[in-house]
Amino acid sequence: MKREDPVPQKELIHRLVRYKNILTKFKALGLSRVFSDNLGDADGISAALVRKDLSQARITLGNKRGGYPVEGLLNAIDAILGAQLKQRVVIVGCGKIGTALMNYSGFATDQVQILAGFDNHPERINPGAAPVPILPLSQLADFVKEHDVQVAVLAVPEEAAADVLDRLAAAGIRGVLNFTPVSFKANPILFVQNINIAFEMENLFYYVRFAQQRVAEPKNGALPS
Amino acid sequence: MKREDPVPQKELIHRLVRYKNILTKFKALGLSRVFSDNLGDADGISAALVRKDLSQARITLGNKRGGYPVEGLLNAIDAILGAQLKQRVVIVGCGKIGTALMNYSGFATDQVQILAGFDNHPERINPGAAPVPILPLSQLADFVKEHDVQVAVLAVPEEAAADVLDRLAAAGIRGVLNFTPVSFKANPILFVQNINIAFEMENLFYYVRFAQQRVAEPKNGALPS
DNA sequence: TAGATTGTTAATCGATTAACAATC
DNA sequence: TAGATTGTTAATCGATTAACAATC
Repeated sequence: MKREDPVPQKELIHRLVRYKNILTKFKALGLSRVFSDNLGDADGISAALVRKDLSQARITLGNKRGGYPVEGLLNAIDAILGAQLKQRVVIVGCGKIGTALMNYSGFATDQVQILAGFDNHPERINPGAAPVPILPLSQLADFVKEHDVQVAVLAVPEEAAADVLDRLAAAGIRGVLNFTPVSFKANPILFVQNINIAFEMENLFYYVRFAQQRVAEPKNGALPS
Repeated sequence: MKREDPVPQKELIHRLVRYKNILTKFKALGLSRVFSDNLGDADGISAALVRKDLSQARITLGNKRGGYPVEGLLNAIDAILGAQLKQRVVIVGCGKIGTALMNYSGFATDQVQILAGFDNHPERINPGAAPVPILPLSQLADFVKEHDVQVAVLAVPEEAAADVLDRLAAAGIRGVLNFTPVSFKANPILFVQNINIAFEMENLFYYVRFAQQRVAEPKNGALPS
């Protein structure tokens, strides 16, 4: 009955990734040492939590007077997260969202490499397309195995989502960025990160509405009756 | 020092929205009554939490034997969240992501209405474009006021993000769906929902990598040393 | 009635924060 | 040295779950 928590310390890993990003910026700025205070401020959390996280991650590079070495911290975090090689990704479903992601410059292109798109619509298939060929879904499993792809973007229509997710898992994919409206649970074999844009939009409307109600009737504490 | 929690009971509101979506499906299936058990199963949480949430929201429609009326629950949740009229949205930044969202069919078009896009690139401006005109950023404030727009999608390049967010707030926007790589904090005046696709992708890589480490070295408990 | 389910109170759990001894 | 900052332990906080009396 207890809610599944597929990967332990999820928030800790998230924060380590953020620390890494912050430290990279500090390093680019020429800083060589930081205090837990600086990291906490940069991330909007308390210095105590930063120290606690580092301690839990078995990173004890701090000097009781001089803080932490930026470079050393980066290396230590990399060692835990796993230094990242170029990441190979396939995009499954080449409609509006899939195509936009295919051309999205926000993926630092030196880190993320989109190898191919897959789709079932014959008119979308284009194996010669550059830089990203679009192949029929039937070739997915072979392609994934041949190129040792571990991560996929799922951007198919709602009704196909569950089927295609099964195929991804069967093909050996380990992580999925899921843009379909269907939420899937992660499990130890296949990690799923759900990004439900329509749902976020819906939530946003409710927040705006809700905030206005609260302003209109500012008895604090519980929900408006 | 404490992390800002701009809107109280954030998770509760999220779950109420999910309950609403689940109940809508139940209703479409012809169900007239549900138990907390059914709702919990459908959402992957415990029945106790469902009852607690309803109780906290001051919704006490349950019958000790026959569960809750689907219709009544939907109405009660709508009353709290605020029944939704057609929502007017503008999209600021009409690059890859912005354009994709402009044409995204995932927004139930009868609920969400994208009124206009805004951009600074002269070659993108097209006030006659259908169904969504693309206007210069200089017209944003007037447009927002004239059409009483409360929600905006932010999809400008990273370096423009902070400036444009300020302009949105100044124009009277109350909620922002932020697709830029810069995370902004929500505040009581402007609620921000950050959707950082590149960051989610990065996290995904780390999870996959991390999960593999755990399989390779399955001493449970702490992080690999 | 007997059985099942709610609404609520108390217990548990986990995550964050505060505090502080150790020490650079 | 005196002052400042870490690493860690204890306290706090909030959210979830368990339990159960009320009762349909």
